[in-house]
Amino acid sequence: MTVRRQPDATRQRLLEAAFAEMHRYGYHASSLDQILRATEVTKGALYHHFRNKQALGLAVINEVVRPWIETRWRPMLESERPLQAAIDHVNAHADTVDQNMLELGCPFANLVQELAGSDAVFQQPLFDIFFEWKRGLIESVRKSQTIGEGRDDVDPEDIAVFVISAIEGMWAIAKASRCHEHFRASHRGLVLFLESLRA
Amino acid sequence: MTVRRQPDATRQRLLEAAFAEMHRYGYHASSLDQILRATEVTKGALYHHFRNKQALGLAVINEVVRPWIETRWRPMLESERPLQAAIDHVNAHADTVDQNMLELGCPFANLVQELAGSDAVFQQPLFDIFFEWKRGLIESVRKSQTIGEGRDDVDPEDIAVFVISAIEGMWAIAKASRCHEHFRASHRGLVLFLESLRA
DNA sequence: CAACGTACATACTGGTCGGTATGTAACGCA
DNA sequence: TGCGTTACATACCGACCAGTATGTACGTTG
Repeated sequence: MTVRRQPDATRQRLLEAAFAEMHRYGYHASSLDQILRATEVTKGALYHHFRNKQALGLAVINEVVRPWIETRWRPMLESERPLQAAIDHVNAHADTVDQNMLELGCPFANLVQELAGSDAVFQQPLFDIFFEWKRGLIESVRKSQTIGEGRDDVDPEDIAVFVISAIEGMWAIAKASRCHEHFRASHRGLVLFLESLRA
Repeated sequence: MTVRRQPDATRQRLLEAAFAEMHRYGYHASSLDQILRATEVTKGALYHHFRNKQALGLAVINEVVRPWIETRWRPMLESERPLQAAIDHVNAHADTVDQNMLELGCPFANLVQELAGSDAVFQQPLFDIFFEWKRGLIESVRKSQTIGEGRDDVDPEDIAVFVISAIEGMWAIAKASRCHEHFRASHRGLVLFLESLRA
């Protein structure tokens, strides 16, 4: 029995399995035993890497969910014409999401719904993710206004917050209807809104 | 001990307590024992009125959540000028929601996030609520187009689905940030969108 | 090669969960 | 006034939960 010990890999496997479990069932309904079964890791190993279930949940939020969200708005901010980039991105986005993802919903939105209202420990990291996202969008809107791409009679913060609302809502509606067409319909609605922001 | 038996009142108390519990903690995290403690009803009484936890959850969805949602879109449909009614309603809406409600989030959205993806039994009733809502909004948009109030170069279904998305998203964002100002900001964004629909 | 900390593994605990079996008192109806 | 059904009440169950106590083997370091 020369089984290698790979602490980093073990931790990563736990993180990914925990993310999958939390994405599907939510935080509270996720079972550590089930995660251990899925990863073929033992309870001793899990509690070696994470102090408790809460710590595991926090690690999932900070190390998996946060980067996942950031990759979605970062490209827009870095574009030369943010508004056009946003429209293009939204136009393309609906088709990059598969049925499975659609039924599970947005990982961030799921966790917010479940945890932001009740569990104090999770509020801050979830709020941080939202706040970074908002900041990225505000900057994007400002930039598009500065270069004369977007109309400047609107408040960038209102736009940013509303766009995030719409995106999170799109996920929710897709989940409720389990139907890609509704997902696409709301994407078209969002594009309609973004078009109305052109200068 | 001449304790009266009031089956309807008991059932109603259980329903309302279950709704409150599910609104705050979600379905899975709701504890029947906690509901019994809150209502001072015994387990025998609960299981007399409801076959199991699932049946209680379904009753909450159909008899509490569904009417709650319907009261929100019904007035719009019945208005003479639906688009203007919608704008007025959204303008006023943000201030009619108190801090507590804001932190708990939209009961419908919460349940969708938790149950629509995983639990087959809850999918249909939740979808029905969404579908009725959508139908109400589509009719409203069509009406506003017919009377020349709204532009008619947009698809009523796209608008309806997007508006629902935006509303559900607004709740989610308010919950994430626990901040009324974000709630109001996204309301202003939604009004901006609705204004762009004027003929 | 010895020793020590890291990285696991196993077995178990107390508590809570939804659900059930069984009993009983209030009520409508004869 | 008796009888059956409705509306509860109480006690208990097995399953599962997060968490812990304890043990052990790997692997780096001196």
